[in-house]
Amino acid sequence: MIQKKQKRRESHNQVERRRRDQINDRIQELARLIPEEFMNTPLRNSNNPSSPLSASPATHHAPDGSIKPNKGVILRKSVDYIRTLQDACREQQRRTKVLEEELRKRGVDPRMLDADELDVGGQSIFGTAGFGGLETINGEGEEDDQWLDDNYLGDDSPGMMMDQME
Amino acid sequence: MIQKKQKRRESHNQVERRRRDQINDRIQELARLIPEEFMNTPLRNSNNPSSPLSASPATHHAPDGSIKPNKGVILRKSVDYIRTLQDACREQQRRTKVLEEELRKRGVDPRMLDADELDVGGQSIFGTAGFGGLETINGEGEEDDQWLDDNYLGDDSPGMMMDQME
DNA sequence: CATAGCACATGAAAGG
DNA sequence: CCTTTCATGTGCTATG
Repeated sequence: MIQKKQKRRESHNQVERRRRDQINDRIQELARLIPEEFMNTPLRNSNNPSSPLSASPATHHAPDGSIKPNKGVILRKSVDYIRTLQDACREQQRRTKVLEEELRKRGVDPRMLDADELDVGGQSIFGTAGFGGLETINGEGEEDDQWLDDNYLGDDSPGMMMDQME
Repeated sequence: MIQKKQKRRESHNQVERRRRDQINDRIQELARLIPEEFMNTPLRNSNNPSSPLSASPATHHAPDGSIKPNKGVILRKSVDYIRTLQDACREQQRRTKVLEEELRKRGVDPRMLDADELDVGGQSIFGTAGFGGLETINGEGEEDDQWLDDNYLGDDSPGMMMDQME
């Protein structure tokens, strides 16, 4: 029965389609997540010196009038945005430490001014320590120091170069 | 001349391939950007109650032994990660304000403790105000207040629903 | 064997 | 016209 084969094909096609839709939906979601100011900004070009792609090579626009960035742009922007957020968090955190230290110098325990709540998604995301509150100072309190680097901020260190093979 | 058509096809194929590679490279970059702890974490499932996709339906592994998340996962994680970073930044920023206020109450001008530098990518990303340093306190200093919400954190507000049509 | 993920080639649509 | 982006279908490969 060659009809069996046919069915299989259709099934597969369907599955494929769903997979694609999933992916596309996520990309679209990323686009929604990125602030417009960021989207329409030349892009900070972190480590790639050869980027002829500056601002809007893809100034496409949707029927409703809004601009419609293509997948490549969305992805590029996503990468950039994450880097920016990571840097921002790092910096903010650094500054927080400075301020806390200053307060401590003046006899104030910064823990009194802890976050009420954040609801970063239920419990803490990384085990239990370290983030949403900063309130759970770990036992001896030594390395809550760089929760960001340890928990959120990926290592930009050289090393693995994952290729798209499998 | 049907040969013309042939050439066109090949050219087209080439172009397509480059496009795909670009996209895939970016996805891979996103993967690299996301901390492992985050990658191997069930995912916080922000607004989607019907997610049968929990942890690792895609426990694929690369030749070198490391786990190799598929595109869907990477993208999902990226979305989640951005949300988390945004929340973290917001929260950090809130706390910073509290600390600054506390210091101010004690007669310390927090501007003295400003960031040295951040190099968030050359100049500031959004015009000139507001971020990388926080150092350029705007004239009267009034609304550097929520740089995050205004500059980085996308509005989750209802409204535009971009479809993948063009 | 069934399922899932991926790369590729191809035709269609949009825009210069 | 030529270029770019996109969705689709299809076969290959790995994993259960």
